[in-house]
Amino acid sequence: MRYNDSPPSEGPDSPKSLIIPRQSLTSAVADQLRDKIIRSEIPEGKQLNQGAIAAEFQVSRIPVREALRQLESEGLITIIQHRGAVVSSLSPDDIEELFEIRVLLECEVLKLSIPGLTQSDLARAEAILAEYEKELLRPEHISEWGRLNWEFHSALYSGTRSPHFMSIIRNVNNNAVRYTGLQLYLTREFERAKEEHRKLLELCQARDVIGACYLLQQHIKHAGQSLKQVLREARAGATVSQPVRKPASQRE
Amino acid sequence: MRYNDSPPSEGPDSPKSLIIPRQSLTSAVADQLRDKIIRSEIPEGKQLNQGAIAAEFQVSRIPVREALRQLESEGLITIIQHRGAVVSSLSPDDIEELFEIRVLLECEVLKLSIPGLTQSDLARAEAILAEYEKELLRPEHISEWGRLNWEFHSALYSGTRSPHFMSIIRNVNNNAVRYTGLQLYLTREFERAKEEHRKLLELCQARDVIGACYLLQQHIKHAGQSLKQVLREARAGATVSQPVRKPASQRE
DNA sequence: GAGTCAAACATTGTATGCAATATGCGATAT
DNA sequence: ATATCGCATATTGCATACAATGTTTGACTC
Repeated sequence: MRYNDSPPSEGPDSPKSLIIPRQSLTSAVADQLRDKIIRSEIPEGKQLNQGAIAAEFQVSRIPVREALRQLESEGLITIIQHRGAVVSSLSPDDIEELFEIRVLLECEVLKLSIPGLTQSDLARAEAILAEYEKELLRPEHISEWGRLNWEFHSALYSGTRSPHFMSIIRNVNNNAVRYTGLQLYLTREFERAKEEHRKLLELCQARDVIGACYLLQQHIKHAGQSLKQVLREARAGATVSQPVRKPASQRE
Repeated sequence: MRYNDSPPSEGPDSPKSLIIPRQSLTSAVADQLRDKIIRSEIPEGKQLNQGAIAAEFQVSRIPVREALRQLESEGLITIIQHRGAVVSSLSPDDIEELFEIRVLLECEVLKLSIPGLTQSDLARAEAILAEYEKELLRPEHISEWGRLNWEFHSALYSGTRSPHFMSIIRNVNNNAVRYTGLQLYLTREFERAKEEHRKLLELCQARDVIGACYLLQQHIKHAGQSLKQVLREARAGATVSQPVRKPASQRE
């Protein structure tokens, strides 16, 4: 099979140049995999087989390999010579560090952002928050919690034009979101999360930079500490994650 | 030719397992290219031809392409579909933003690091500083200035074990070092740079966290501001960079 | 001479094939 | 039974080949 042999169905006189896929297979594969990892559809520790991924997306292994390199740079997976790639799993210490970085970066960006937030930015944040609160009622949608949490936070940062800042923050969050949903799931602190987010939004609407930054700091710090604690317990209990060692025959 | 057909010459009874190259071609190529970009051996804006790079390193284009993806994730190059990769060039605004990020991250890490700095860490920092001061006398070694500056800074951060923090800081610096040498070169602020570094080292030796962090903040801020200014002038003057448009025949 | 078009050329994107390495498993020895 | 060796298998690493796209050049028109 040659690529591009089934372009998205296209009428005889539709403007061809606008429809042809503008994304390389590499980018498409990277985006798909990243999304799956972030949503925990592919769990931490999971081995990523190039051939299997290639087959799944109906491409050769070349774009898959390039995508894996990219994800490795982003910290989402680890590649070992001749052994393949594994979805990174973060230790409690890693979590703590990532959340400290979040505090530092996101408080600064929020400070820069608030004066520049438009009404439409705030409205969007509110809409996301509403959806977030709705989804919190559905434990089966846990994989959405992390994403919506990030969407809300990043909406509050849209008042600034700091592409490098945002790029770093996005990447740190990509490495952390898998765990934010987990934290809520394990601690059941739904009310606290909702309240903090609501209050944060209100402070932004009131353009209270000091107050908003302080709350954001507390909010992220608490999530980090709580998550660290919960993770330690969960892994010590060895309830779900970290089965000591599966016999080879049962490994995926 | 098959790869690995000329392993580094190896005596009959040398410990083989320690000598066999443990790095993939992709990583090797990425490291080489990154180094060349950081040292401005490959200048900003330069087009990177996959075939030429492959030929230079005597490998196929596959590992080159994977290396380029990685460098793109790191922000050092930009890849455009079907047009290839170009070494990123930073606008004055980009520079300003990167240096603000540096202030934020590096001051925090320095704070965490100082209590943990060992005598050997400090000695190493001092040695690097000595070399740095020596190299400053040789304008033909300008490409080393940025590297030594970073080596010095990072030596002061070795008291902390924050891998994620350091990884981000290293990456931000990788994107900025090309310009720090330039700043010195254009402003001739050699004495100021030397003095600030000396003083910074002394404050670290004295474990003066507050003082050191404050100086570091001023130090990075000044470099950023000065660089932004100098870059604006240089590019407005169009003396060296930004030739409006080379005729096709002269492009490399 | 300036502009347009198409064909030659250059470069990038992807698939396929083979080499290198790692893993699993059974046979043999202890 | 346990450990070790060696072969079969699976998987990764890389090179080569070809397809798709972008760029240049030069003939042709006006």
